[in-house]
Amino acid sequence: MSERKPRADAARNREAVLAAADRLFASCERPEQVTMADIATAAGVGKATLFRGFTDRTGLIRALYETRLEPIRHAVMDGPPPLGPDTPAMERVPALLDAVLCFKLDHRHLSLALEGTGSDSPYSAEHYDWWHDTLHRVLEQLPGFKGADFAAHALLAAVRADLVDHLVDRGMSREHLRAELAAYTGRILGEFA
Amino acid sequence: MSERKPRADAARNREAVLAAADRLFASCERPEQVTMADIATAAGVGKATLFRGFTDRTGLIRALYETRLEPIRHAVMDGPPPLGPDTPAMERVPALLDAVLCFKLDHRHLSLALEGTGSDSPYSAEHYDWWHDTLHRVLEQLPGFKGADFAAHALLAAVRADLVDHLVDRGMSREHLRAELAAYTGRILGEFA
DNA sequence: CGAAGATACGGACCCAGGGTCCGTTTACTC
DNA sequence: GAGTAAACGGACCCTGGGTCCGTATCTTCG
Repeated sequence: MSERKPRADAARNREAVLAAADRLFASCERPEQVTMADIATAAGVGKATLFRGFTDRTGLIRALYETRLEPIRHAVMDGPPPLGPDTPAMERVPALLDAVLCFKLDHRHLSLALEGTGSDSPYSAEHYDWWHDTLHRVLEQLPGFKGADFAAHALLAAVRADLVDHLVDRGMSREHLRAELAAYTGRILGEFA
Repeated sequence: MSERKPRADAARNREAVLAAADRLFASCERPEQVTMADIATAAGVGKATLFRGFTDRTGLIRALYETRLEPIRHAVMDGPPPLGPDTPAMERVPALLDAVLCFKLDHRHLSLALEGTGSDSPYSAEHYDWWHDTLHRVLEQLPGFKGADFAAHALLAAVRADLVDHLVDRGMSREHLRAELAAYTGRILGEFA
């Protein structure tokens, strides 16, 4: 390992910041009203500590997102079916999308914060590439499936945080949304059913 | 009409602002580096004039977007096939999506500016509702097509400005992108072909 | 255990950029 | 051509991301 272990207080503060940010994003109305100063205060820490530890706002949000996403990532990479790698493609595709959808529902404001972070498009985040690669590869396992690359992008676009948020705001329930997504995904896979 | 006609200089300035903004967005690298002050200067106008005429940044971008979109809107509402209302649903759906895609390609930065306008999600703009309603209705014309509402959202998500931008940046050509979108759309309509 | 060096801290500070205020100018009306 | 309403413009304000630097804290090693 090339990294030396960080100082104890630094590690503690890092956790405090992530926890505070999580709390604030979870309980706010719109993510952009959570300010960096707010997070610092809530974490009982100076502003500079945020920037020292996470570079900038985007970095903090991504770090937070990443920690929340980790369990799912793990489940996808080496968990059991229907998310894990041993799942047949026809079942894994809808399972992956459903997992993304549920994640966005469970972390609505955080996801909105991440994807709506102004300049930095969602497509420049590593985790997007990961999702896309994963889905892409699964689609390609379907023999004769053409355009898997674009299809993966398009399917992920269907579960973007702001769209999900919009639909929820319009009164669509979690289960209804999941059913609609499943039906839509089914259409894409249709001819292979 | 309840509106009185505006003063001549006001009308002239309005046009100058729209023209300047269009020019700046078209020639910039990223839309957020076009500042309101820049637009004012380029239009030979004071900043307050921008805000007086368009309320805020979002308002200006929307107004500009709207004027550029108008021809297409017209073509969709009462033009000839394949965009116009007399087109059979099976052909109109891909035509509509292709039109959206081409528009975003032709007005890349403007579209990015509109959809990435931070707080105001793309889903709160009137023109989105219009596109969605239109597509929704066409999909519903396909007998037995379920989930037209969600499908319309999902299909439109596949041509969001930042995704299109991302794919173009990755080297995908206009024609390739159009072909992929057509194939993807075909999948959605698949069982009705 | 205590001092030296490295590391982290925090809040005052900076600055860009969106949005506003108000004294002045300009276009219509009679 | 005078009077009025509408529009103008740029100085100004303020929020919020990001930085600076003197101070406090951890760690290490004698």
